[in-house]
This record gives sequence, structure tokens and C-alpha cells, in this order.
Amino acid sequence: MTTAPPSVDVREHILSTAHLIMSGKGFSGVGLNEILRAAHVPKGSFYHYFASKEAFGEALLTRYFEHYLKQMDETFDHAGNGRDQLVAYFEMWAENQSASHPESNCLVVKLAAEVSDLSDTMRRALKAGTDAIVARLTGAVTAGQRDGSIGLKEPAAAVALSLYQSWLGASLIAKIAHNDTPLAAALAETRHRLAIT
Amino acid sequence: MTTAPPSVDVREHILSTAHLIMSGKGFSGVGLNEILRAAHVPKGSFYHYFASKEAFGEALLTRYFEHYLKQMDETFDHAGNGRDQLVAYFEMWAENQSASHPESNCLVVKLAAEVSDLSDTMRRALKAGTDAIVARLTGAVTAGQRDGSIGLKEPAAAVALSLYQSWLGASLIAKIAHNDTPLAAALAETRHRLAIT
DNA sequence: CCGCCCTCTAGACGACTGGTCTAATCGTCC
DNA sequence: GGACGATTAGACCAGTCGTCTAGAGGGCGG
Repeated sequence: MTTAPPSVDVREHILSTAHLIMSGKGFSGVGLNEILRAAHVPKGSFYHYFASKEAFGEALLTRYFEHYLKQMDETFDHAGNGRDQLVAYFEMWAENQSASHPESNCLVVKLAAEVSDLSDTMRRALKAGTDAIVARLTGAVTAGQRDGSIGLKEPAAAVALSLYQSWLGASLIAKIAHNDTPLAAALAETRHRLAIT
Repeated sequence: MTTAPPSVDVREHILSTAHLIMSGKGFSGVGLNEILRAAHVPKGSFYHYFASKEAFGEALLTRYFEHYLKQMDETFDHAGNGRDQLVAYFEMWAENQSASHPESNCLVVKLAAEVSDLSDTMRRALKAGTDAIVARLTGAVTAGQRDGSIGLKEPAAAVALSLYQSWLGASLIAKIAHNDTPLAAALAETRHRLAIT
């Protein structure tokens, strides 16, 4: 699909092509051949940049979380109080996870279950990434509790983890239903949970 | 000579063997060869019982939900009020999803993300099954609201779906963390949510 | 300008597995 | 024995991941 010959950063090009394909077919469901054909990169190059498919998967996840966390930080920076930060973030999630943009779907939702039992290194990449996400959410909850925009008394970390898990579950159900209403419902519920009573 | 219908037995045997293996390796991650070897069933027999790997996957899910819903009904029958029914069910979930019993892990958690984009028939099996689960949960929430064991005012269906999604998410995180504490936390939070204020 | 070295590309190849299908065998009953 | 459906054996080829040799390209010292 992607045609540009990026002799500059082939590694990055392979990774971004793979992200596209794997967010549809999963990890075991795609072969290196298909990815490399789509990226117009010969097989010989692949094993120059990556030691194995597993190492490649780990790199894919690491790269994904890097981008993701950066975007998350930007979203938080552009929002006001703690509650607004969280709402803006989950609005973004709902949009990205929509069935109409399969390429921006969350890789945690897509790959976690498949890959956690398959490869310990990939599992650890997933763990590090999700921990970082929850840490940032915890920061926003704490900020919201301090600035008065969030009234919940429970520990910030517990609230953050619970929100994150709910959205993972809602995304899974949205995938099964092939329908975005679970995401809209999750957004409404999140707003409700964070509202000052 | 009541010749027991062996075709049913073999079919069932293949399915139960596959359940075991796939709950570890996923759908695309296992080949028919491995499943059939493990089940001591010759490869040639497979296409006598199933039309394709996809149809096989659909049968696997259907069978899984049949067992699952039956067990769910039994759990509900042995519990008292609506809240107790839900608590008993989620206690069972936490136990089955434990990392130490990978064979009883939830197939929805394991396969939903991988399979929903891969096969529409499998996606629909997943949808029918999860809808049935949420319907039963909704029944228990309604019962609890009626018998006074649940104080929540929100619509029963919304509560049920939200609980189910939270548990899917918690199970995913537990898989990533390779650790059961997220499930214990989910159980505590569920209890808290359902407690009379 | 040349030759050298090292990075990167190229893709054939091997050993194996994937799902699928046809042709033959088996078991049972008439 | 003959017929016939249920069951199996194994061929089939496209695909898998990974290896390997051969060479193109660019930078640099001289």
C-alpha cells in the first residue's frame, strides 16, 4: 500500500506498516511476507533490523506506546483541570477505537490477550506501556481531586485503573458488537462517575 | 447393541481438546495438526466433522457459551438474593481466570479481539454469547433492585453491562501483569459498588 | 580518482506447517 | 456378498519463519 521508498528510515516504515496490518489481523495472523510485501521491503532487510518476529513485535509495541504516551501528554497539556484532562483523553479513545478507523484502534485491546501468553518479552512491553498509561491517568485523577474538579474520595490509583479497565472492556465489546455505542456509553458513564455530586 | 454415537463423542473430544490449547495459544496461533495430534484424531477426520477451521471456531465458541451459561444458571440458582448471585458469579470468574488455571480462562477475554476482525461468523457467536451473559446479569441486577439487596438506581441493563466490561478489562490487565491482584481488586470494587449505601 | 569497508538490500532457498480435498478403507445392515 | 454411508489416510501446495550468499550504495582515507 505505502509506496514511498523511505531509504532513510526503513525500520520505522516496516513498523508503521505492520501496525496497520496487525491492528486488523493480530500477531499470529500475519506473516512477515505480507508485511514486507506491503511495505515494499525485501526480507533480507527485515532480519537486518530485527532479530526475530518476536523481537519485532516487542519493538512494535514499544514504538506504539511511545507515540501513545506522547499524544496522551499533549492531550493533558491542552486540557484544563483534572477532570477535563480525563474526559478529553477518553473522548480521544472513543474516536480512535471507532469501527470506522480500524487503523487507529488500540493495540492493547487488539493484542494483549493473544500475545501475553505467547511471548514474555511482548507481555512485558505491554505491561510497561499500560503501567505508564495508568500512571498518567492516576496523575490526572490526583490533579482533579486537588483542584476540586473530581469529587471521588477513593485513591486516585484505584480510580485510574478502574477507568482504564472499563474502557478496555468497552472496547472489546464494541469490537464484538461491531458497533460504537458501547464506547459512547462508556464515555457517558465516565463523565457521570467524574461529575461532582 | 446400542452403539453409542461415536461421531458425537469424537466431535466433542476435538472441541474440548481445542478449547484447552486455544485458551493458551489463541486461534491463529494453533494449527489443526497440533489439536488433532493432541486429541489422537487423524487429520483426515477433521473435515468430516467440521466444514473449515472457521466453522470449527464457531462451534468451539457455541459449545463454550452453552457450558458457560449453564454453569451461570446453576450459580445463580444456588445463591440467594440478586446481589449474592452477582457476587457468587464474579467470585467464580476470579477463580477461573486465575493465572494458575489457564485452561479455565475465559474464551471471550482470550479470543474476542483476535477473532472479531477475522471472521464474521465467529464474531456473531461471540456476540450472541456475551449478549446472553449480560442478559442474565441484567436479570440478577433487576432481582437485586427488587429484593432490596442492590441500592443502585441506574437501569439494570446499564449496570450489568458496565460490570461485565469492567471484568473483561480486569482480566486483560491480569493477563498482561501475569498476576491475579487485578481480579481481586475487581471483586472488591464489585462488592463495593453493589453494597447498600 | 581509486579501492576499501561496512551498512543495507535483494530474494532464492530450506525445512517445515498451514488448511483443504480426494480417494480409499471400514463397519454395518440388507 | 453387495451396497452404502461413516470415517480415515495422506497428498497437495501455498504459506510459515528464518538463513544465506551476493551485491549495491555510500563515506572516507589516500
